[in-house]
Amino acid sequence: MTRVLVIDDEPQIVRALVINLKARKYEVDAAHDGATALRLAAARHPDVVVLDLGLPDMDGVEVIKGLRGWTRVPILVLSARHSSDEKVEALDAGADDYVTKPFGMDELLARLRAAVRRAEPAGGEEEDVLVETAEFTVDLAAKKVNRGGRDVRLTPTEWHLLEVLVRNTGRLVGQRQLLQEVWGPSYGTETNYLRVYMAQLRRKLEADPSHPKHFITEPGMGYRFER
Amino acid sequence: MTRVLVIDDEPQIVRALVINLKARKYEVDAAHDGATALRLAAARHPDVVVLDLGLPDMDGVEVIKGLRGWTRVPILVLSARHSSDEKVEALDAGADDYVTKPFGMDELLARLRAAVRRAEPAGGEEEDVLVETAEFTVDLAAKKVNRGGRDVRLTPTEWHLLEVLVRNTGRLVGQRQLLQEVWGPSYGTETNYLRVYMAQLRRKLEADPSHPKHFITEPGMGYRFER
DNA sequence: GGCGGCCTTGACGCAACTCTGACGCCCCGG
DNA sequence: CCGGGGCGTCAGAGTTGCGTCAAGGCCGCC
Repeated sequence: MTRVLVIDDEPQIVRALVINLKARKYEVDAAHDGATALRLAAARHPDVVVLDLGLPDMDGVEVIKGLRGWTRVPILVLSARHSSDEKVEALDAGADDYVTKPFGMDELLARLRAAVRRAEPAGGEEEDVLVETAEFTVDLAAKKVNRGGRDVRLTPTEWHLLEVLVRNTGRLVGQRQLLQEVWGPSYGTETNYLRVYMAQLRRKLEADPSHPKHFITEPGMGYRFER
Repeated sequence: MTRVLVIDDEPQIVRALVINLKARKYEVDAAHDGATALRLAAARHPDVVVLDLGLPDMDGVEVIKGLRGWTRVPILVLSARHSSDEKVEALDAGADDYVTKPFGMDELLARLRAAVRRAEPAGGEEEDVLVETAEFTVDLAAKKVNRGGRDVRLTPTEWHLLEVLVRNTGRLVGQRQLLQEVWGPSYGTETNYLRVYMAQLRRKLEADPSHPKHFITEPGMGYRFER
């Protein structure tokens, strides 16, 4: 869940924000002065900060600098001042966005979403998914298989087949399903393909290919990958 | 140098932006319609995009989506519309910021700086900038390749290809992904480009180009850079 | 206007991969 | 005991993909 830190000294604004944010499943912390804000930020590590520049105890820009000293968390500034200088100062101090009051709640929430979105990790879906067995290691992200310290070369079909099986570790995958996922939807009965390529995989990955421990045949049904 | 792509069909606005940006040492490309914009973005790979929503040939939101299909480049939207719905739509389509016309040039530039700043690599200190192998060294920040004490000259395309591979060191990069990142989103099947340019890279960087140790071909799938 | 560098494109030989058929084995049921 | 279906193995044929070279076109620079 996304955590938001709201910093404002006007209770009605804080209330409006908190209600709207919670309704949209954000987790919300609130602070009414700069000192509390900096403490809360350090303690709670919010995913995004909404900061009103007009605080009782310190200048809003100082809060920005205080945060930027140690974090790149997105900061969305609220302010009653329309002056261009104020905006420039806040943005150059490290703010990510600047909204002038009165603001539309829809717009603020959209800007918040934008700020959170771009702070997300760069890789859309790449994470090093490692699957290990006693004999070998499969890296689904890098498309690599390592065995005894050496990379094993797999052909596209071999890799594809391995991937489907590994993604279903421990589960039985039917022959029809395997054929359709690897060779395409118009296949389904060519079980000889499976026999040939399973043999290749076993030869390349199993310690004893004729007595497989990981690539198990379920006669008449399909195959199963076990770690 | 930071490269900016300005997309607007009003000549006077484009002129004002171009003059101000160039005065501040930005490199500027300009497009006056959406189709040109998408083509230019693919060809020039700007560091930030300034986009006016009111274009003659297509909806601005479509331009945003077109860009977001393959790049996370910051997009700063300009618009004459103050409506909240428009802002929300643009931001949720993937825009990073939204400025209504008339706008203050100072503010726009500050927002531009903010957008560029947060797009910079996360690591405060330089880390992955230098990638070394036994034969050569790639400096991603300086865009330089050194081999045996001498700088190697690479053409723009060669460098781009190298950069994508090095940024994914150890990982397999699919041919479609390579083509789209280097040649633009409308490419995907021209694998002969890859063959030609991989050959160039190997000739310039590998000790034995016909038996590459670093630029590995994975037949039918893609290429992989190994240190 | 000529020149050089760079990008595109096509052709060709070769290696790798996929497909296919044949054969033998094992398990199970008749 | 015999027969059949499903599976594993092997090797050859056909196709695809890769590396290489060279020619042509485009653009910027001198």
